[in-house]
Amino acid sequence: MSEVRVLTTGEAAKYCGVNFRTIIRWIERGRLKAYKLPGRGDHRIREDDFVVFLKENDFPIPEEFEAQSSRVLVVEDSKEMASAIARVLRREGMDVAIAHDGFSAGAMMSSHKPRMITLDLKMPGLDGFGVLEFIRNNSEYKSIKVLVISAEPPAALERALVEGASAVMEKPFDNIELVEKIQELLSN
Amino acid sequence: MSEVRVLTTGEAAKYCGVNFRTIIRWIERGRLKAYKLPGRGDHRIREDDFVVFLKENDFPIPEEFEAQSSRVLVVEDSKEMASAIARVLRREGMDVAIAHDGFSAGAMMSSHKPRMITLDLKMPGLDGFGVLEFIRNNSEYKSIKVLVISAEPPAALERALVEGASAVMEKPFDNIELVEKIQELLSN
DNA sequence: GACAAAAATGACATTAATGACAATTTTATC
DNA sequence: GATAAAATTGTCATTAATGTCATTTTTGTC
Repeated sequence: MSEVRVLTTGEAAKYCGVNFRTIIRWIERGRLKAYKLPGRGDHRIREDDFVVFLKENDFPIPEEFEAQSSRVLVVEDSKEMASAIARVLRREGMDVAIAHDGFSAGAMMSSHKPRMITLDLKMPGLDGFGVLEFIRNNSEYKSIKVLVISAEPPAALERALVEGASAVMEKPFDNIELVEKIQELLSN
Repeated sequence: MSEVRVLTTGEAAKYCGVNFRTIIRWIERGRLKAYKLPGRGDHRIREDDFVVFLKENDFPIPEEFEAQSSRVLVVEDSKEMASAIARVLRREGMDVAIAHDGFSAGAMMSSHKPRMITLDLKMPGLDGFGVLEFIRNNSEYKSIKVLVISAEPPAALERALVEGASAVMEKPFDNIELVEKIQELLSN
């Protein structure tokens, strides 16, 4: 399921610091690409098109649009495991950052701006489900893919999927499997 | 979604006590950062950029922008304690956010952009000393004041001071004492 | 299905840009 | 210190974009 992020006129207006009426006029004049819903004719702006528009007009790009598709954040308590995952991902050309605790993981969400994170469900002092909840309820982050990697029993992995994980993987895992999952998640 | 507050030239002119024509000239000369709308070429000035400009030129900072510099993040496991602290701080006119776990605390460091944080040293799964280390080693955050609030023995508080806390306070604490410490930390 | 939140709409009021020029302030020179 | 030159800022009228308002309808959410 490829989810395309779109904006309403109201949202675009906030980002641009103008009235939504103005956004509509820009759309009508063809300066900003958008499409219409059949009902009332609501406008929807694809995130891609919006960013293009922002760049064309030298607008500041909001942080949440800056995420690069190759950026990954590895949230993992064990240094060995983290390095192992990072090695595989880097070999695939990804820009990898590692967080060994909840606080730095949270801080890196904005400093590294990952498009995807791999999440160890059970880190000492970090509730993986809490992280999932936080990400899914935060509009700035909710489009981030989350790959849960865990040694927990299957039931926990099931629950992770229900609570917002994009994919899950059991530990120990196969490197090839890891690469496949990553590729799949980032391709849509 | 990040709410981007922006000013028009007219608004900026009022704050600076000059004609809007002058604001435009400052923008044209590159003294004041701004971007242009595609329509009439209206200028929009991001609030952040405007405050930077005001500070650079020793303009008095209007109150509504001061709020920006009185943001506090309360990192505290117990909801009751967090609410109590937040209540006191809000009464002092601060803009308070609360984080109950390490991950959201880290995430809020960038979304709330606090000038100060109050930190519970011993939260389940959050190593307060680790947080101090992270903040002090991160150029983006190192100017943030950290008030450690803890029920730990004095030795731990001493250590917190050594490791970068701006001030410490024992639990239970006195509201008046809290206000005093906060005022002191924010005044320099 | 019901309710709240948000978008479209048209008419109208505000406000910003612009260029030219006047007034004021700063800087340089003697 | 006085004076001229240069730079900055304010004023004005015009044009066009943007904001506002109240209302209607759709969409999102539970």
